[in-house]
Amino acid sequence: MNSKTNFSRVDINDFNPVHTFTCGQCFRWDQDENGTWTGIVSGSCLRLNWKDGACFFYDIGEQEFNNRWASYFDMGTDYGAIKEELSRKDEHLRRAVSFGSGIRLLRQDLWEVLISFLISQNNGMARIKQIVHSLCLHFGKPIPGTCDCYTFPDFSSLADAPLEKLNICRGGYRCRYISAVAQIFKESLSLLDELKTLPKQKAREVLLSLPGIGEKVADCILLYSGLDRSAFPVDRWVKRVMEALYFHRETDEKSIRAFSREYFGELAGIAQQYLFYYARENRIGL
DNA sequence: TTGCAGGGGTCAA
DNA sequence: TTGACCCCTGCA
Repeated sequence: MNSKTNFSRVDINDFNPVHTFTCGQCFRWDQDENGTWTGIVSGSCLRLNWKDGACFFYDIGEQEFNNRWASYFDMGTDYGAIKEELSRKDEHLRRAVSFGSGIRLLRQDLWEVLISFLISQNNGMARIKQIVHSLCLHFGKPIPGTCDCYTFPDFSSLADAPLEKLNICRGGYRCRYISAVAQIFKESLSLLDELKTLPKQKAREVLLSLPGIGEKVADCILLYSGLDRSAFPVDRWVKRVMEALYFHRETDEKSIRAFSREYFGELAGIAQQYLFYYARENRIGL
């Protein structure tokens, strides 16, 4: 293990770790009492501090960041321009964008996102994080050089686990879905890569054919893995905020999704994230 | 302390 | 369209 600690400043525009890591898109980033953020990403443990708008990574140089982590932080996307464009749409969105101005949509591992959002159904953030953590602890592999960091379990580890053992993560009925989905991916090893190359609509159909994955979870998987940034997941919070700000009446999820894809266009998914964070933090629509 | 409602939904009837 | 599903948290 490398005992020395190096800090490297990395400039990430339009980024605030509080906004990005707590806006509900990821479940494996935590802040300790000193303000340091630790995240487990693609089998590595990342640590960073954020002070006065500057980002300092532990043990990662700028070059390594550019080579290995730039894609994860979606560095190829100009969030400044996106925020400007969305803010011009209407006053509601301008407020939401301003409120969550440090949100960047991470490009996360497809398998991890798939299982994590399968777990998210009918669940709250705190419990989702708990279940994901437990799943990694019991079925992932320890990451060398760290005390208690574990990889996200691969599909074989989850497929091979008896259901009663899987239940150790306290996922309830979702464990049946995890097991069934893991077995499907274990039996069809190329399916995960195929999903990445299929047209967006087709990828969505494949996801919807999997047990435990409905419209909302499928859209989350597409959006947060980076496969489709125009996906617009409609959960309870998004339904509430859209009804309160745009429809002014009760509206079904399908209509909200159709309106949003039309109104926000290719930026629908990013708009959704600003709106979701804005709604949840300010309890809009309750 | 206890009971109940609701939670970033999905599925089967 | 509706209720069951696991289990946990927040609240009265």
